[in-house]
Amino acid sequence: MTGMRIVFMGTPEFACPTLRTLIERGEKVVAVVTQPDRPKGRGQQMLPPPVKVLAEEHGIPVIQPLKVRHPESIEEIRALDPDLIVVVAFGQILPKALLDIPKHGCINVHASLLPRYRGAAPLNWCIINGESETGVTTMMMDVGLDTGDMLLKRSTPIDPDEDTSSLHDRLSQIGAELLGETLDELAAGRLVPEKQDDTLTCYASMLKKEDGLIDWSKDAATVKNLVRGMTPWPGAYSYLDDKLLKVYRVQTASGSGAPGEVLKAARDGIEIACGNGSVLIVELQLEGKKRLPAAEFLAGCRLEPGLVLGKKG
RNA sequence: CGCGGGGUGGAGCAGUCUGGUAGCUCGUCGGGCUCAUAACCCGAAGGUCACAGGUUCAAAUCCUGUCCCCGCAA
Repeated sequence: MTGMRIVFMGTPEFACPTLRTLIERGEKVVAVVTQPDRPKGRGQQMLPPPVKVLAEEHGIPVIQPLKVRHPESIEEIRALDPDLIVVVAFGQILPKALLDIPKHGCINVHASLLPRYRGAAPLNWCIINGESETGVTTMMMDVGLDTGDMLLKRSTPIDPDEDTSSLHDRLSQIGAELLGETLDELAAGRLVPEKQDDTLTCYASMLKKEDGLIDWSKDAATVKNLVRGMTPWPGAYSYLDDKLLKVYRVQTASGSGAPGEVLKAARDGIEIACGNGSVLIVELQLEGKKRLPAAEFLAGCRLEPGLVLGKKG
């Protein structure tokens, strides 16, 4: 424990392990800033962000500014007199006026090996691009988007078969541990900020729904990476007749045919031809139905070889 | 009242519009074939068709109400 007054800013599940670490270390978390409750799910019920729930469980005051850049929000945070602000997947850009408040600055936990994959969706894009390794970086925030000086870094291999779900869990855990180390180093005065090499950077933009549309003319490995990177959210998809068909898990195979053509529909999977090679769908979901293994899917929905996926109308 | 789909033997579905012996692909169990098998053949078990009320000679099916589930959506 460092004894510093810390304000934590974060929103989704990804940020929770880090907040939990701060709490378990006995840090003085004087407030948690998170996004406002938003209507979510079926019925559009207002639901609190995971970070808010965790904070309240520990009796930490929660602030939910609509726009953190508004002067009144900034003043509210200034009034807390923080020594340090820790930011993990908060979801809003912090203005300079806010970054300047804490004497030790703002430390961000980012889910990539900077300077690669700056931006909103590094996990997804790493997998989509077929990277074999990624990691977490802590950095001193500046006004740019993930451009601050790097502090500590830890890498982890990406299994060729894993999807975003397991990587998310792993990185959020690593992030929590790495922040702990970063605080220790900070307290010991051993941190050596390192500039990012801007020539090596690339951006991981926020995922759009359309990013998940499968282009069957791409090669099998590319299709597989897209499926892994888009799972479980927002999902890779194609079309069966006019219905949305989500694809959750595939293996590459070596069949050939017209892109999108069903080559085989058996209990071990539905084989679809790609531009180069083929892909065996082992888990999928038709619009309005639930996610099913291929065998169960086929029990209730006949799929004849020769049918072509991805054609609307 | 955000939009939509659905509750039918263990799983996934059809049947509902046009009421009239409950069906399909699997799974399970028994038997057969086979060097062998998740393959093939024969046979069997297993369902108050979510619940309640109503209409009818007759309701999975039509009407009303209730409960539950799921997808989209973030």
